[in-house]
Amino acid sequence: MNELDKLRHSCAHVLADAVKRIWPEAKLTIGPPIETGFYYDFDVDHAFSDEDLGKLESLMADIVKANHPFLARQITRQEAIDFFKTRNEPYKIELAEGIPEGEPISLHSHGEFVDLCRGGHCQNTGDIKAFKLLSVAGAYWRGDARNKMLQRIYGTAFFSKADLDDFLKKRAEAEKRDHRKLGKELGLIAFHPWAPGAAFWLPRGAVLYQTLSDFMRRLLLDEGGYVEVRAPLIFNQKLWETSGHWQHYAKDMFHVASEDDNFGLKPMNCPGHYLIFQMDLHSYRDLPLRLHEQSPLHRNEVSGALSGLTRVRQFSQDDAHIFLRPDQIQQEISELLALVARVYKMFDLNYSFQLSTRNPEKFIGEIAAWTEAEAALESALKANQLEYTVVPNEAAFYGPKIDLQVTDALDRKWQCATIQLDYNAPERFDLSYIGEDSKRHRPVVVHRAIFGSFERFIALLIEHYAGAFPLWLAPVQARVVVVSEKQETFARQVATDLKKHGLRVDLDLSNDKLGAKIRRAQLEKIPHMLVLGDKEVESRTVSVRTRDGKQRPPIALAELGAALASEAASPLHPH
RNA sequence: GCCGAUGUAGCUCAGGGGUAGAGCAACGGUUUCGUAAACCGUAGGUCUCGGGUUCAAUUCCCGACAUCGGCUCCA
Repeated sequence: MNELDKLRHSCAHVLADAVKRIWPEAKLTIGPPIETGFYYDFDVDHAFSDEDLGKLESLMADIVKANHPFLARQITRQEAIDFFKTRNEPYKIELAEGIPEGEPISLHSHGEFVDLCRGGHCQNTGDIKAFKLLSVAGAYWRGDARNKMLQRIYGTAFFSKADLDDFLKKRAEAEKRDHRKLGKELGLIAFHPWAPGAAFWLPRGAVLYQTLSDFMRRLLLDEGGYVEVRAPLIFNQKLWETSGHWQHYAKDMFHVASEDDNFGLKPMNCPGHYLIFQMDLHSYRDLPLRLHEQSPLHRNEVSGALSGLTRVRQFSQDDAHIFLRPDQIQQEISELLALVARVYKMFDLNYSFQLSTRNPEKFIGEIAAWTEAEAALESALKANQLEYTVVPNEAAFYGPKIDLQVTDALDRKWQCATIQLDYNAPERFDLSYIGEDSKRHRPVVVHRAIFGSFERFIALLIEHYAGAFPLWLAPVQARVVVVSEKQETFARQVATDLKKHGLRVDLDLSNDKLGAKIRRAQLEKIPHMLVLGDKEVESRTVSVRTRDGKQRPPIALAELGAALASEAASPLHPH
């Protein structure tokens, strides 16, 4: 345990102490440090409120001020069990009973408060200089939904007030960038109680969606060797039985009845693509076959899990399934990784790769094939000189995978791109190609997505750019702003001209002063404000003010369209 | 799904057992203005929905739905 974790864990003890002073009947459970601070779980009938957090904080401050030393005492398991029996702490007894005979058991105390724990504390409660309680939440005992729901108090602690303030400031900043808040303010997305977990893409949000969709389509179809398909959205139960979804995933699917048959709304594209592959005979010469599809998918996520655009019931992926020969794996993965890295660089995103390898407890197929596949994935990572970490045992049961994780400006991690090898599906669907020997062979399937779901990726972009999208993505790229009504005719000409250049332009002809119009455009985070006054009308020029507050020298209308169109070009085909 | 919180005008929010209030936005008018907020006026609400208690409920209680913070889940 590092020093910060010790501090935070100590702070959790102080919190537990404070809780026990106010609610002596509260039962103690566990209170570990976590990445952002610590928590402590209690079993108590009283429901903690935000006011309680304030009371607890001031009580904690007293305990800190008293500067009790943290003391450790080694005892036997039986002594621990007896001790917590006298204290009526059933969870602690259960924990003590779970510790194997002979292992060291220690009690840690400060002042009157005693807790069973492995240890890792600072010297005195007075060392806790800066702490704050953050929130209350429910949590199952031992993280198991079959167990009792406890009450968890989250908090954080730092070595200095400055560190704490910095943390709180970052949190406030994250709140300001929250895609749900910005999505509403900027008119990008909306939700309705009659479609929980499914976003409405409002006109400006739909531009984002469509622009990214087109971007990916051009990248894959024009350069990547993919073909696009559109499989049905609703399939007979028989397909889901074949794919295995019916057995493992039925409760997470939406079901549709028709006449006497059961249908399911597809939660993923793969089975449809397997059927497409089956429809034709495939030569080894025609592989890899790359099928791309952006159809909407539906997953019946439990209501409590839904959240903005990051956890939805309806979404689309930049999905593809690649059918290839085993000897093509390394080459294909290598090209795919290059593509992924190229895309993420275009969005200035920080990312890292993770290679998840076989879980010996949970896998199908031959160990030799797994070993070979894992080696192929790893050498593809190396060939692209990509930084990666190996995560043992985290592979899906059907094959190893590479995931890409984005770290945003606020140190939060987002799982995005994924590349998964699949040896199971070709078996289940009896997929085959005709080899050089004119016999049937099993292909390998690669599931891969680059953005992942458009919904989640757009949420990430909204927060990454804080709503100030780069020009090529901006829903409104330029707004024509007039100084007074007198410039209206010219303003319309400017807008029409720019639209001819494929730019997304709108006009502000409102009866406001220039400053107010600039302010409005600024709040809408529109990249370019095209200011027109008498001077501009006179000389047929446009004064451009950019979102960062800079003013460019006036440019002739005749040149403006081409100049802006070039600036607004997709990073795929920069001018 | 589970625990807790929240739901008041288009938005952000205040209020509170005697049928509601601000700012912004909208609308009308005045103003025609040079780079982040001109001025005056008007209109706008079944206080999420359904029950209950009460002489009276938007307010208290119960339930539903949605959202938020977590937990579980994410083959």
